[in-house]
Amino acid sequence: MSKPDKRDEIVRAALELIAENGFHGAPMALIAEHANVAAGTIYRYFENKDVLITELYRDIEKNIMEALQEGYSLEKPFRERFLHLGTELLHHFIRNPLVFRYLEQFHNSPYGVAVRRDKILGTSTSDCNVFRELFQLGITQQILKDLPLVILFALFFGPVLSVARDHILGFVELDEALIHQTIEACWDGIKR
Amino acid sequence: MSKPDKRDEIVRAALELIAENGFHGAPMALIAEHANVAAGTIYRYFENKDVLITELYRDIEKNIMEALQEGYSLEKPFRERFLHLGTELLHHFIRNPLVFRYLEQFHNSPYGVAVRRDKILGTSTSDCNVFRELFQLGITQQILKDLPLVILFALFFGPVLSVARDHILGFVELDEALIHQTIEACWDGIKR
Amino acid sequence: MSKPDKRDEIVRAALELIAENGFHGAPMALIAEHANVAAGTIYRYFENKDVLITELYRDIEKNIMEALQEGYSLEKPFRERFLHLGTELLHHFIRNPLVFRYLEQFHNSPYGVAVRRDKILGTSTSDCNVFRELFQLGITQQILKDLPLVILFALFFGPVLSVARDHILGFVELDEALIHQTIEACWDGIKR
Amino acid sequence: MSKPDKRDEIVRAALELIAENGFHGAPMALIAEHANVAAGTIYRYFENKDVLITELYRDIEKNIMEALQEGYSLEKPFRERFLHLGTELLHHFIRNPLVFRYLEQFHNSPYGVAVRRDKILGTSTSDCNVFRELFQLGITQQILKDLPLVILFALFFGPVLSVARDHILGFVELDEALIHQTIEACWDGIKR
DNA sequence: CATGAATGAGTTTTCATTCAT
DNA sequence: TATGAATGAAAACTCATTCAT
Repeated sequence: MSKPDKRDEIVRAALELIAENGFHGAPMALIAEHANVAAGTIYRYFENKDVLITELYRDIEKNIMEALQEGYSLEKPFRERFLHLGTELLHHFIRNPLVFRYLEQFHNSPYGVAVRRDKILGTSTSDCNVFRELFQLGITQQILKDLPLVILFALFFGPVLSVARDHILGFVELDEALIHQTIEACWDGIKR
Repeated sequence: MSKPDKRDEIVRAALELIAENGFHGAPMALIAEHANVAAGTIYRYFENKDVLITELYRDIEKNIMEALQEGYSLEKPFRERFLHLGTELLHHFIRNPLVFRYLEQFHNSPYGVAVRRDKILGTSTSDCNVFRELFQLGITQQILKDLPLVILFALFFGPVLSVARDHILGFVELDEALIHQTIEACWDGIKR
Repeated sequence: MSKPDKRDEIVRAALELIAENGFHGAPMALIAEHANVAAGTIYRYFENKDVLITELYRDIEKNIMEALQEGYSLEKPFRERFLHLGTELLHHFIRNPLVFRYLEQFHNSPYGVAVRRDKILGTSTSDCNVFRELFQLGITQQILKDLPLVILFALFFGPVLSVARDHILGFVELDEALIHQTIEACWDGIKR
Repeated sequence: MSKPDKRDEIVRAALELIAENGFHGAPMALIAEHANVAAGTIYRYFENKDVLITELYRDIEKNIMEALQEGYSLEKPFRERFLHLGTELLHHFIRNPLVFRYLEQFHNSPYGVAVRRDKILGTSTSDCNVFRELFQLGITQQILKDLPLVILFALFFGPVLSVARDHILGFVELDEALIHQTIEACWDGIKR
């Protein structure tokens, strides 16, 4: 059990440092120190810094998608499904502020652009499928505005990420009511 | 006239390099080269790299605010004023992709957080006043949803920045119609 | 029989990697991998990398000397004995290019100097004795030029190693005729 | 005059350290220290370590060729020209032991092989032309043995480099007489 | 005996900043 | 004022060797 232990410690330390100080604020030596391992040890688990960063991203993404699946049912009406995804996403970010800030660092970086492209164009089999499927359905069924998927995504993710950031930075204190109102407002933005 | 000339060249070179390659991809020596000045010269105009970055940010912000003022009139009805600001902001980003990408780099960095705080809390006499005033008025007059300013901001800036990014990265081709529809959708999101 | 088995595998792997990539291109972990043993195992057979390198050298030298002995007879005339040693040495290098390249790596390194000293000064009981004895005899019997042993060695080994290298690197294709002519030319150089 | 000063110091330090300790025994930090400059300074003059190593090699080669040209005349008989080149080359190595040892390090390395190929195949316009021209002439005029150029080179350079090495390592003390005898012996080896 | 994860000193290279000219 | 050579701290990564299992 000591092997996954170290890998986990490294990942945790990397998440913490990168989330708080950005990629350049997280030198490998510091990550190692925070993980209580030697600098060289990191390279037993990750080929290089890029790989560490990318694998950490995938871990995070997987966790988010799992969180969103919970309680999500294709049986429920469209609007309810949308509200579920929105509130759960926001909840997840609020409960995991380090994860949120890590994602921001990641998306605003060379790594991020490629991933973003995949997600939007749907070329990857990646996670974002839940959203793409739902939004696509909404367009087809004329529940949502007849706009390019990218723009509907912007109208949803834009505000959600923005309020999450504001909450985490302490500019607003999101409670259940506010979360609900925010997601409802997003709904107003995208619904036909 | 040779002094401001150099300053301008430095700022221009910094904008270009930082927008395209991020802060890392813009070492002072390279900025100097692109500005056709010596490395040491930059330090006659800017105390250090941080100051250069911050001043460049202020320049950009000032330009944006000036662009928004044009054609903006307190006489026009509320909704029209909102649509004007939204479309003009989007236009500005589309016409100045380097500026937009610079802002993204800037906001996603230690510098960015402080500035954001000022803007949202309104502690600075900074630019965002046009928006704050308008949104505040909208709340008071019960035109906009009764939500914290921060959240209304998120519902507006979130989508606008998001579609601007997507356009600049080539994920969508924004024409006048799409721009209009996007801002209208934002309106749907914030209006009561 | 499993102990010597492993030792052999390690030595073989080291020969291969060092011959092809030099000492730098042969980290202990890689040698271990190629030998199908664990990294730590190497240290059961060799105190450290230097010892491994030196012992491998001795193995090689012993093999060469054995190859030279074959068909070598003190009965034969001097010139014939010389030609035999020369052609056999060249044959051996051509048939064992890895061995040759290893020797080159070895001689051009701190290890090499000490060994060379031993060989030339004859302080070690080492291999080169066949050559030293033969050449010494040639001087005494006034068959060879009256030059220091070192210089006669240079006139023989210099060309032989040089053509071997050129053949192995593909700069010339040595056939039996060329090999013979080369050794004859060496003979012309040293004979009185 | 301070610019070439530093470059020269760096080159001198590199020559010294590499000649004495090999490429890995000469870390950039140590070269910098021996040159009395900061580590970063080296990179103002040489893009990276490889470039430093290669440029140093070219400097050395140029010097050698200049030394060989001195007193060399196409008017003199073939044999005399050969003896001139041989003795001068040996003299040069004896007078510049660091240069000799540097060349040995260089030739026995990835860099070296490429250079060697050029020299032998004569694809480069490089220096070795004096030798190639002379030897080629000797073959044509039936003064030298009818052997591939590569092999004649081996019969000449092999012994010369070998005795130079032995002298520098202290295994033999070359005086004028010995130098002469050695080169004469080489002549015996290559002449028809 | 064998393993292979862990170590950490050591390597090359970058870059913001200074200062003599 | 302007220059740009020089600085040196800091970063990512490698690898011989050890030692608990």
